[in-house]
Amino acid sequence: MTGHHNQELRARAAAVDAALTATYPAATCELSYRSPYELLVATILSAQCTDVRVNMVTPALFARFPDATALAGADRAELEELIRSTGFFRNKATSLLGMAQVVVERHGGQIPADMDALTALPGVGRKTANVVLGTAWGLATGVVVDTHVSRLSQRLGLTRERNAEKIERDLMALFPPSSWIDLSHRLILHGRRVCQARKPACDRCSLAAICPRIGV
DNA sequence: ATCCCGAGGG
DNA sequence: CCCTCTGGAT
Repeated sequence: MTGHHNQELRARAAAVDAALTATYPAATCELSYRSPYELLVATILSAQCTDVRVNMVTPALFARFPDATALAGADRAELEELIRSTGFFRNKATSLLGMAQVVVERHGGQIPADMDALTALPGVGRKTANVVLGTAWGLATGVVVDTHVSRLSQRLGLTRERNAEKIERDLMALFPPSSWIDLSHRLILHGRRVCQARKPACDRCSLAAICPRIGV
């Protein structure tokens, strides 16, 4: 599978990486957190919710439940009320309680720093695990494929897949591991600021010259 | 009406 | 593969 098409894709990937790096030299996670525990909780809450909204509820949440041990013993109704405005609050409360209980039972109350242990936690999939491993520990285990990364990867012609794990495999094959963490943050930032789902601002997009405008 | 840093279940 | 879960913003 190293034909002409593959070379073209790699060249496209390198151009995307260069343009994003020039546009967002210091892109980083915009969820507020002070520890791996807080980042994991914030990331679980970020499903189908803006990070601005997540950052509105986490100060009170972390004050009330400062670590996994405290969260494991939380009253469900109180927890649901604290996170209600982030949406999917029943599912998220179930995930947070289950996650915290497993962290206490199997990891001594500390958030584990490896992919298998993280994805074994209730409510934690590859996207969330990649965020925590990459942002909290600088471990390049993969590319964070959320709604923005999915959309931009398709529009930029980096993948034709729809499934998040298949998209991640394509991106991992196209970009060097050393670029995965920053690339994730930059794609997400560009998706929020410029390449929005409904009305992409192609007129002020720094990637317009290399974008095939798939789906636009 | 559509989208937001998804995951679990059928 | 599909569906469901949810509130808030646009």
